[in-house]
Amino acid sequence: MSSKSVNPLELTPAGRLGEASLRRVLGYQLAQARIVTDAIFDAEVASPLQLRPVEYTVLTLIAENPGGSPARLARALAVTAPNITALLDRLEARELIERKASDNDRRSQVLAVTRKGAELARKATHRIVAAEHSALSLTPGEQAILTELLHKVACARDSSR
Amino acid sequence: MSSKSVNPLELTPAGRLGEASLRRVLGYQLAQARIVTDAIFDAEVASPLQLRPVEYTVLTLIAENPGGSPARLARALAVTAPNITALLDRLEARELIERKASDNDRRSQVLAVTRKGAELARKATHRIVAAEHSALSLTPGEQAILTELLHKVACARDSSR
DNA sequence: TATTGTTATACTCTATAACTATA
DNA sequence: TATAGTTATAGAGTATAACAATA
Repeated sequence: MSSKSVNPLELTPAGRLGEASLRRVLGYQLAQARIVTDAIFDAEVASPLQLRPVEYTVLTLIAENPGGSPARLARALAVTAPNITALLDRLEARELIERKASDNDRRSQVLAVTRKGAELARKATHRIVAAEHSALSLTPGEQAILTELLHKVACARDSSR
Repeated sequence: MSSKSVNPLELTPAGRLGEASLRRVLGYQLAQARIVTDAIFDAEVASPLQLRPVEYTVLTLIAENPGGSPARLARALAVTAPNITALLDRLEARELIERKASDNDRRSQVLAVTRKGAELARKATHRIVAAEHSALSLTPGEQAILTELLHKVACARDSSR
């Protein structure tokens, strides 16, 4: 209907709206990309495995870092401590993780996944990776570059502290 | 303290946790990157200009697409219609946008920014782009590649509908 | 029947404040 | 004093359901 000719590279993926200035805003680009990955996560993990995004991330980080503490998780994810507590409560109630008292520091907790938790994390990762691969149609090279650039962005957090 | 040698490329930017399997999950990489862009947005726009992320995006999309409707905004942002209504209420109350009845379709509304709204959107974009540029230290080439790859990811939304 | 926009409502996510125990 | 973890609470973000007006 619109008679105005617009560069098709500057339209929103849905709704066909011009977004020229927003294309220069990385935060916006990330939000648009996450619409897609959120949908994938929801279809592949959230509903079938009953794991929410943060729960999946926390479970996987614990699986890869046995002996870690809630405080370190909070820093890694930029989430406040009270949220971590509630999150761990849920995972522990489902017997996906275990909290032990630390030997060195009696304030601190030592986290580990149960066998059930490790299995669930592995299954979830497998499903997400497979689904992202088939839905996104990025070449392995593009995937690698994207991961590297996003990590570089994420690391800007260090210098601003 | 840790005696185990870990590939430093596979650690979370903060908290120093191993994240090898999560590195393969694009949704996680996006979330980590957004911690940084969210902080930039908060410092540069949210507090000083009193504009929340979605408000900024909506305002800018309206500025670039005069004559658009709330329904198209909802599709572009994957946000439900009731949220768009509340969002537009706030922006209209601050006299940043105007809602007019459509001539063709009397159910529909025609959106446009006010002069004040256009100015605010321009100022916000300028501040974000400048801050992202200085904080992220990506080369122009990296910026371009990142934008292109994220857009490609965002466009996967089309094919899954 | 389907779509546009609205109201009312509820749920999730995440934050702050205040507290206890330990370092 | 500072840190680890908890509890209670509040706010922002976004969803569904039900509705009115129009196509």
